[in-house]
Amino acid sequence: MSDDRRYWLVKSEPDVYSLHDLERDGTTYWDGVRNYQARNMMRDDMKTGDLVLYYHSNTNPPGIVGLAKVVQEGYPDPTQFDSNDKHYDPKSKADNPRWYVVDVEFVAHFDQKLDLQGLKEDEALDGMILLRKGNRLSVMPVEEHHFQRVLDLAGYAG
DNA sequence: GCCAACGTTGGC
DNA sequence: GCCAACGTTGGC
Repeated sequence: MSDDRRYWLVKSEPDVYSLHDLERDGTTYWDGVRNYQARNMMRDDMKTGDLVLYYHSNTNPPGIVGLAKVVQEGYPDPTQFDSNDKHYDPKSKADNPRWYVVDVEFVAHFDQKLDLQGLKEDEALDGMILLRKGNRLSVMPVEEHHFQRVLDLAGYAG
């Protein structure tokens, strides 16, 4: 039911995992998220087919660079159980995992990056979680009218 | 590299 | 269960 489709935004540092990396890989699991709010969304709310704005953080300028989509709903993040992994969590137990991932698939690059400054200046995007002061969520919901506005700004026709 | 924002941890 | 200390994020 398309009425149930939700929209999301994920942040990634391009030096760590860029949209080009996702394009190369096709799909990936969105690992390493260690924030409970973001975890809950991946575990409970992100559904197959949901569209995801792809944001590059810690780069100059930061901004939205393209689109991905959810292709596998929440399951335990394998990196939490791997003691050699940066994201290892010794407190997480296999029978009661603490952290979850979804699988995302590359959809498209936008023709140009929609930089953060420009997004802040667009009145149609007022209230977007991404633009709230102090926001540090790396996975967040996006309202449909904000999502559509971002596609319009990107000149993205699908 | 700085630092504001804010989530988590741990002593009490 | 409070809250200070600490760690991380991420814009600048």
